[in-house]
Amino acid sequence: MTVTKKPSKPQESNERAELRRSQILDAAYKVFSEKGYRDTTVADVAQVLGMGHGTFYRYFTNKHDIFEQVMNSALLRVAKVIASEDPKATNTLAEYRGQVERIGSGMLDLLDSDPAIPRLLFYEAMGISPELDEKIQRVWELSGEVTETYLINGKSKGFLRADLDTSVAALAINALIFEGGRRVVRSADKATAKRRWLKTLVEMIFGGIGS
Amino acid sequence: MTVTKKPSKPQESNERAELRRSQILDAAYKVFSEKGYRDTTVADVAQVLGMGHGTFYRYFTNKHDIFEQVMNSALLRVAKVIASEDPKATNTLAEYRGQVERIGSGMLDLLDSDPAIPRLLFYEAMGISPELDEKIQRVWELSGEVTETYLINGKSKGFLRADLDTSVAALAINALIFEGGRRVVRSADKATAKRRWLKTLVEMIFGGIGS
Amino acid sequence: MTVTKKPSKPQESNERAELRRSQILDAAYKVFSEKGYRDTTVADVAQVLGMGHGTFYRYFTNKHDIFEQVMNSALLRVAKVIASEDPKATNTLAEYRGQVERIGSGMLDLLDSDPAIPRLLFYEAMGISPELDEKIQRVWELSGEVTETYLINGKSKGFLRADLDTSVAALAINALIFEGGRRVVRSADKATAKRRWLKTLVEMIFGGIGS
Amino acid sequence: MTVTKKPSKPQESNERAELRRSQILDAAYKVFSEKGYRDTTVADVAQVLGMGHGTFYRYFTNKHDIFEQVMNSALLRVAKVIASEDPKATNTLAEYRGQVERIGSGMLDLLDSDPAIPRLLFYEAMGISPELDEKIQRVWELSGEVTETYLINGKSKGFLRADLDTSVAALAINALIFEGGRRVVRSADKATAKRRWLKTLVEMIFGGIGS
DNA sequence: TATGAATGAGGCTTCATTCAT
DNA sequence: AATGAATGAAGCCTCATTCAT
Repeated sequence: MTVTKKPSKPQESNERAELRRSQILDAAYKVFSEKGYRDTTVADVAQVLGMGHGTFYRYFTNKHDIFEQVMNSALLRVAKVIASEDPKATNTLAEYRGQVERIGSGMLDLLDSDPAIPRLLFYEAMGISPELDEKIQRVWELSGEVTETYLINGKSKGFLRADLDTSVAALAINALIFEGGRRVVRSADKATAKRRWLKTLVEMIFGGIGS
Repeated sequence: MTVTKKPSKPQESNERAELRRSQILDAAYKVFSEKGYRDTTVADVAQVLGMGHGTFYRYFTNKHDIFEQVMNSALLRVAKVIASEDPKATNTLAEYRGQVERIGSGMLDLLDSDPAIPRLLFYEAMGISPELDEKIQRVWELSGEVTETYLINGKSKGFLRADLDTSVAALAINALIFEGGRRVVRSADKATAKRRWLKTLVEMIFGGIGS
Repeated sequence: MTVTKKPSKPQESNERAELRRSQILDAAYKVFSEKGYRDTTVADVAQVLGMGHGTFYRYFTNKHDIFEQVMNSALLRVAKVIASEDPKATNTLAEYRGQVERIGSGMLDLLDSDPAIPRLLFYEAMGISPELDEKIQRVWELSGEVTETYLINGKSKGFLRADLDTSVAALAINALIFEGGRRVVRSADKATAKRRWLKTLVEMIFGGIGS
Repeated sequence: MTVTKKPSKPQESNERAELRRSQILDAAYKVFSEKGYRDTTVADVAQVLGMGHGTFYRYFTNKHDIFEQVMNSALLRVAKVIASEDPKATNTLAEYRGQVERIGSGMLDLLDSDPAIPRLLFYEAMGISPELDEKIQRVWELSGEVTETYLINGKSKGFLRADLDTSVAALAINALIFEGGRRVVRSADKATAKRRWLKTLVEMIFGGIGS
């Protein structure tokens, strides 16, 4: 029996599959962000792509599997911004202030382009599964440690207060940046909101609110 | 032994009912905090009290009803701390610093005694129902406005920077306090964590991190 | 130990109990009529009397028990009307016509004072339990047989058609009377409706609609 | 053997779905008729078809939805019989008598093939939902009006009594026909029962029972 | 490889009945 | 005798997952 079936090119097939997989991931990211894990149905995600919902299971093991991958991609984006500067490159307060401005700006831009990240990373992910909880937790800790590297560098070079509680201050700074992100996301005039938050944030970190 | 008069039937009944109701509310608060709204089943709450799940419905209309009441009680506690000081009573930076210390301390204590509040109020409540969303939103706005009152008072009396962006700064301060609460809650040595966060928080707000 | 408890008078107690029982029966009759068997809850019936719903079970075995008794009382009232005349007392068509008018009038009055009877007896009762189904069925058959007695009497005395299918005609006559009842019940002006139905009904039975 | 071209996928799918839908509708019709709305569970209907109860919800929104459709189909069948003759086509009593015989015969056949219709339409449907109540009510009124059209025609042409109360008589005639249907349905020998009822019914309407 | 029909576990809610007070 | 708090069986509905086509 002669088979006239077009021979599959594995290369091409893999590319196609990878593309599809990526499309599903994007759609899931979107839907999870809007409705949360529990309220998102596999059919919801499939419908965004006009795809049969059975097809979903050809690319992902189950709902939890794709959520974990969605979380991974969100975490990666945050990590990239935080790691975008060299913690040891600064020698003066002004230089560090510049760094904070750039990191803050980058983070605000990220959260603006991905308004779902706060919800997704801060709370949505928690309680889905112990593994996921722990992973998120680890990223936040890491994130704090990276910021702390900047502060330790500043302390050692003398342009930050010698009695600065670097680990706590690092978390506080991160919190300010994330809160800024959350607020900018929800604001009507995002450009203005971003400018105001960045200014206030930097002023507070570097000079406090006193006159 | 002092004999207290046996209370009359209906009185006693009401007290019993109120007690039961309160027990269910507490149990629900606990379970909602740990598992979130969607993951919490009415049976879960009932099981905590070792009671049949049908009993639940003698005290609350439905799952949404009790969640709303749980939220109300959480919101009330937060509001009490925020409103515990007089925004116009301060005339110097030092006095205001004292106020922030007391409010921060009160909030940290509250979040310590009620570790669930951040999760409950920040994200868990959202998306359950439009009414609830709006209520939470209103409380956050109000909360920001109260803090802003302190800042406006400081500006008008000259002990805060004239160019301070009061509305943004108010939200930033609130965010710092809440982040402190979240972190203190999770720390092993809460007393130390509280002291460190309070110090860092006040230093940052009033002096920045520079040397 | 001297017991000062008032000695119960069994007589009086029984009377009280019987009164209560009768009150519950009336309330149940009302509620069953309005909402049907499935939609009526024991608590509904108790509430009508401002009585604790647990008390219900002191007077009736269960919900089915009281429904059966409600049905019995309804059936009894119908039977009384049907049996209110003497089937053999008539010797002329005119006399029988008078009987039908009186029975019809009595039934219309009954259904007017008890608008629930049609619903209760015709359909509500069916499907609750096989025993009940059968009982209702038996009553309808009996009811037809009683009416048939009148017709047989008429046939034997020659004032009704010799070829009259008495058993079918009896059921048809009963159906007309009941339909009249149902319609009178729902009409706005019951007196007029009763008069019109009675007239039409008798005319049809005794003369047809032709000119 | 004639080979029929294999239908295209979506076509076939639609047919299959429509078939399934229709099967469920039939099963529901049957179960609703036997047990009534409240006593019928979705699982009951599913079990008749040996299918999982979840499958039901792929074809109908909910239990009320399918009941409404069941009612619609029943109402449609009744309406067809009633509208099967031309009310104005008759000029003599004999002709009208022929019409009544045909309509009565058609209705008896319908109720024989669909023994559930009386229960379904007269009582079962009422009290489920206000919309349904109103729909049923409207059909009965309409049904009476159609029958009345025949009577008015007869009066105007002089072959029916001038003092005939057409609206009441119309309802009475309908009631007779329906009662006949109910009885024929339950009889052992349906052919005979049908003949006897039809004869008695027509005799009564057109001549009364007198000799 | 893609599809979507089918499934049933699981969650919410009601209510008849029991029983301690 | 009266009460009503407590219970859990049972019904409606959703949706993650499977599988035949």
